[in-house]
Amino acid sequence: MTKKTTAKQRLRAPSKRSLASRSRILDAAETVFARDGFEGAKVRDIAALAEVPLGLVNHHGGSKEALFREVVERRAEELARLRLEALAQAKGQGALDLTAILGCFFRPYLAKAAGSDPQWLAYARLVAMVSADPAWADVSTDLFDPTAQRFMDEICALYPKVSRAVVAEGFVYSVAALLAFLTSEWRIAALASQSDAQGSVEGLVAFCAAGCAARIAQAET
Amino acid sequence: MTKKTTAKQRLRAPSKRSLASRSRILDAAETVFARDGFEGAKVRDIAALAEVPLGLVNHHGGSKEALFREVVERRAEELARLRLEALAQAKGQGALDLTAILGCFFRPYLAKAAGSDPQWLAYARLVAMVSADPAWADVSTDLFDPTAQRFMDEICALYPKVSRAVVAEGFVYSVAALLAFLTSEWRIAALASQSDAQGSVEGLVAFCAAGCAARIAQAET
DNA sequence: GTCTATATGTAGATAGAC
DNA sequence: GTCTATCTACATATAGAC
Repeated sequence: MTKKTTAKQRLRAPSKRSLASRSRILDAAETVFARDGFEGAKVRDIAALAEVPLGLVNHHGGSKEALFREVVERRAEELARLRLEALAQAKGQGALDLTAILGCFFRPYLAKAAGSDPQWLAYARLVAMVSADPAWADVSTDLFDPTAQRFMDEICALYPKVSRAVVAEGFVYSVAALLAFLTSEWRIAALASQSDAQGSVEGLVAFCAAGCAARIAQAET
Repeated sequence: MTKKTTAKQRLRAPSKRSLASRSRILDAAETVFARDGFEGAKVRDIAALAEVPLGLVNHHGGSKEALFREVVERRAEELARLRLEALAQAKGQGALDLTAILGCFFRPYLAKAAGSDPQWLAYARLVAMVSADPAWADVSTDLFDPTAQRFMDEICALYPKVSRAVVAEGFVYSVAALLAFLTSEWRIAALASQSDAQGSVEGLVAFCAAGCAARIAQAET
């Protein structure tokens, strides 16, 4: 041995081909997990979609659960950063009201989902799964709660007299509406009896801001 | 043969023991499906919880999918009836506003979930699963949409100038909040940093009514 | 109706050649 | 890193005795 290495240190950088495989596996996993759920997804389907042999999925992603966590983590950091940047920028331009705060939370996600990368829409379903299932509570705690707490701080500062529980209630309802917006277009269209029905960002923000305001006003009396 | 029978007619009434087994199987299926999801649930776990042999589950419930549908259907009819009754009764007492309409939709469910039968809480998770997953769209269409349409009719009558799509949007967000209320108490508590945090029915209704009103007002301008 | 034993398929994971 | 072949486990569903 010419060189000492610690256990976890990589001996050399991954090759270009390796990185491409890895990226394709993560993209495929995201799509399949979003479509079929964690239990319903099959590692074989992920391998087929990524066009890599079955063995490579485990080689790169580890166990199915580790792969799922990796997929969720991948975009969570970028999302949190975009949200906090939007908040910081809005604060620099003057005092914030409820609509502005929720807008900073919603818009970065919606911009990504509506933008060029269609994988962000699949990701919305993953977030909905994680948020709804107590089995993934640790993922929520690690990846999503810190940002949520930061936004709730802003709302609490606006309404110093209401308890944090009331703000949390409104915030959870708002996130539920956001996820419904992203994942339930088919349902809105079915109920509206027309195929072109689609919610608007402004409509979503209006709904949530007014809802939160009403819930807070109720608590203040 | 002393008597002609059609193919689907039962030759004799099920025994008491059979009915008890069947009921225990449906209850157990409801609990396990709610806890683990459709794919994650194992027929073996359902049999174990119901304390019946594995074979009986298929005997009574048919395939796993048929069992799931049966479990969802079981309470859907009662729920729809309670909701429509509440609406009819409220209409008898004078003109309805948005808060009253949503109240008639929410309260029957919440009363059941908060009442004596703890299975209704598990059922809420099933409804959330069905509502969120396009794979179960036919179940939504058959069991839930007719009632939803009826309530949307009332809202549309209140605001004749707004499109049905806008009402559908607000309604879907409201149902998302209702399901969050029923299934995400753990999440609200986590964000509020206190264990006793729990939403109130009045808070939920206030949130949704104000949200819908704001969304509709936005569309009217 | 009830229960045991089993048929059949398929899942996740890995060993080992290249 | 890549890929094939396979191991092991466990899933659903059913056949058939009682």
